[in-house]
Amino acid sequence: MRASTADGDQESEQPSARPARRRGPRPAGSATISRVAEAAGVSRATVSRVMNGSTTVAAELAARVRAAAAALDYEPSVAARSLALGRTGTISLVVPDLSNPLYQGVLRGLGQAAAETGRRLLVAESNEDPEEETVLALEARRNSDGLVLASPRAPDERLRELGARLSPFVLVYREVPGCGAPSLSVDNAAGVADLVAHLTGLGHRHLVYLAGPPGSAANSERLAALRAAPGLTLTELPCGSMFDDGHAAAPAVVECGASAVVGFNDMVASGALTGLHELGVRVPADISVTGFDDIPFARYTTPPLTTVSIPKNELGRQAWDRLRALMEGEGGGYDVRFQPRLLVRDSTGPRHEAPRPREEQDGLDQR
Amino acid sequence: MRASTADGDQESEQPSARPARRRGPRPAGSATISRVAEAAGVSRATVSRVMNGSTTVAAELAARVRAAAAALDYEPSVAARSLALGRTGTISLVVPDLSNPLYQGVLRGLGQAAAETGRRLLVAESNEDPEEETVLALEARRNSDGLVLASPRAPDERLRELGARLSPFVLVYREVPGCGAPSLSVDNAAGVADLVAHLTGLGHRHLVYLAGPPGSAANSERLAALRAAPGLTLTELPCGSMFDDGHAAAPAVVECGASAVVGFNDMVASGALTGLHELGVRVPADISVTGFDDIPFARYTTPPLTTVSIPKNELGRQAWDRLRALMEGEGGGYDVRFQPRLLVRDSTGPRHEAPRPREEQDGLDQR
DNA sequence: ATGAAAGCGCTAACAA
DNA sequence: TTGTTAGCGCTTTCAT
Repeated sequence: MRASTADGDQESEQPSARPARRRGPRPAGSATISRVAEAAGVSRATVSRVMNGSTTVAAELAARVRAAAAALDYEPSVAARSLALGRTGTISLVVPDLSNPLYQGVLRGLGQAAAETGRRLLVAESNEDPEEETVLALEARRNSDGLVLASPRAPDERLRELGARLSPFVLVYREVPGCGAPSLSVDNAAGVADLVAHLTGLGHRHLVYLAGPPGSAANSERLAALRAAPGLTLTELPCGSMFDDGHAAAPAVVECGASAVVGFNDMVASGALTGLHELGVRVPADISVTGFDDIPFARYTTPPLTTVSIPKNELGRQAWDRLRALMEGEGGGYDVRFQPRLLVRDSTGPRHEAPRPREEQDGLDQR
Repeated sequence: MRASTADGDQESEQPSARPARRRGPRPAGSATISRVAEAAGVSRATVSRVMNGSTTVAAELAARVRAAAAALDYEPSVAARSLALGRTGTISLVVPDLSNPLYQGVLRGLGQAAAETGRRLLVAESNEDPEEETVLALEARRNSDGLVLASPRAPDERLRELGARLSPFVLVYREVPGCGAPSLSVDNAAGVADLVAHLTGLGHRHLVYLAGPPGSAANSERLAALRAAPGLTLTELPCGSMFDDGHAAAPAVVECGASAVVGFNDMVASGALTGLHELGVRVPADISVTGFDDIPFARYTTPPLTTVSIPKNELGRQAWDRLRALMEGEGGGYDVRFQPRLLVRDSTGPRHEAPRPREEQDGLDQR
C-alpha cells in the first residue's frame, strides 16, 4: 500500500521511482562525524578538533582524519553545529521593498561585508507593510544571530517594545532612540543644504519642491531643511515618490515660476525632467532640476541629474560592522548619521535672466 | 573565575561590563520546551504536539501548554528543530551580481513565493566569479533545503559534476542538460524574432546589432537568431553590456547606415539612445532603437524604449514551485523556456525614406 | 490521548 | 594530545 500522505498519484507500481524521502537531517546518505571518526580510528572529539582547525592534534592523526573525511565526502551538519554552538553563522536583513535602489544598496553592502567573514545572509521583504515588517523581523531574528532592519514606517513605540527580542540589531535609514539598537542614517538636512548652496550659487532664488509621500520621514526632513533655508522663495508641490508623479507635476512646475526644482528623490526628478522636456522647457537652460539619493539611473537621464548621493552600500557595510560588534559583546551602540555628497551633473545651471516666456516677472527674486 | 574560553582580554575586573557571552543556543535566557513542559505540568512531547498543531491533544492540556508558552515567551529553537527534522525551512539563491535587474527580479519573485509558504531565503552573490559561484552554491546548499542558481558562466562540466551535491536545485537563465536540475530560461531566439518582425514590419531592412559580452550565452543566442533572420542586412558591432558601451557605439551606429539598432540589452540600448541624441540623430524619426530585458529604467528613457520583456519575477516564482516539487520528491525535472514578450514603445518607428543626411544611399535595401 | 526514551550531529568540559 | 561524557532543544516512535 502506498504511503497515505498527500502525495498526488503517479504511476502506481514503481516503488523506486521517487527519491525516497528520508527522515534524518543529512542531505543524502552523507557522512556524519561519527562515521568519519570510526573510519579514521579516532574519537569524534578529535574529528571535531581537526575540522575546526584546532592545533592541538598530532599531525599524523589530523592527516588520517582529513583523509577519512575526504573519502566519505564528509560535510559537517550546519544544523547540528548551530545547536551545539548556539549560533547560526547567519544574519538577516529585512526591508520594505527590494525593488527600491536604497535597499538594494544596503543589501549588497551588507551581503558582501558579511560574506567576507563567512556569514550568510537571510533577506526578507515586507512589501511596505509596517506590521509585516515587525513580524518578519522577529521571524528573521530567530533564524539568525543578528538583524539589520530597515523599517521606515513602523511606529517608534512598536520598535521600542520589540527592541529586546530583536537584539542584537541595527537600524538603517532611521533613528529610534531608546529601542536598543544603534542606527545608521542619512543627514537629509545637510544634503538639502548642499543642494541649496549649489542652487543659490547659480543665482536661483525661487525653488519648487516636489514633495515625497507625506508619511515619509525622509520627506519631512528634506522639506524642513528647505523651509529653513534663508533668503529663498519656496513653492511646495505635493507629488510622490515615483517617476510618474514627477512627470505629472511638470506643468505645475513651470506654472509656479520657480527657476529650479528640487525633487524629493531621483525618480521624481527624472519624471519632472521628462515632463519638462515634453513641455519644451529646456533643462538646465530654462530651469534647473535636482534629485536626491543618486540611484544608478540618475547618471543616465538626459541631462544627467544633479543629485545628492547617499552611501547606500556603505550603509550596508557599516551595518555589518556594527552588528558584528554587537554580537561579540562589544559596545558600538551609538548612532551615526552619514553626510551625503552633492553630485553636480548637467541638470543644473545658472539661472537665466528671462527664464521662460512668462508674463509675471514678479518681484519675488531678490538681487 | 571567568570562563577560560578564547575571550580576548578586556579590562580585568569588571565581570558585568559586557553582556556575558553565553554558550547555549538560546537567545537570551529564553525558555526551552522543557521549561514549558514543566510549567504546564506535561511532558515535552505534549508541548511539541501542541506547538505543531497536532489535534490529538486534549483541549484542556493544550490550553495549559499554550498559556505556559505565552507566559514564558517561549519560541521553539530553529536550530534544534532543524536538527531533529532534517530540514531548515530555508532555501537559497546564488547570483553573479545583485545590481543586475535580471537577478533582482528573480530575487523578488523567489523571495515572495517562498515567503508565502513560510520559507526563508538565503542570498549570496558571486561578483561574477564563476568559480566563486560554485563554491557559494555548495555552501548555500548546505545551509538550506534547496537552491536556485543563476550561474551564467560556470562551465557545464563543473555544474554536472556538482549536480548531485547541489540537488535539489534549479537553474535559472540557463540550461545544462544532464546536471540533474530543471532549468528555467528565456527563449532569446523567439524574442529576437519578435523584434525583427516588428522592425521589418516598419520597413527596416538594415539592422545593426550592438553585441553583448562575447562570453554571454544570451548574447550568442540573440546574435544567432539575428543572423538567421532572412532578408536582412545585419551589421554587427562589438559593444558590451553597459550604458557606456552603448553610448560609445553611437557614432559607429550612424556610420554603418542601418535604419534600426538592436541593442544586446536595455542598458546598451539606452546608452545608444543618449549617444544618438547627442549626435543630433532623432529617434525614432531618423533611426529606431530596441533593447532587451525590459529593465525598470527602460520605460523612462527618452523616448521610452521598445524592448523585449522577460518575466524576471515570474522566473523566480516558478523557480520556487519547481524547487518545492523537487524537495517534496515530486517530479518536475523538465526544463521550460519562457517566451518573452515584445513591448512596443516609442523608440521604434517606420523607416524614413531618407533616414539621415548621408551620401551613400546604397543598394542594400530591397523593396 | 499522553509520556518515556532514544536519537538528530556536533561541541566542549573534564579526565586521562 | 586524546578520549569520555554530557549536553544543545526538539521530534518521534513505542508503550501505556
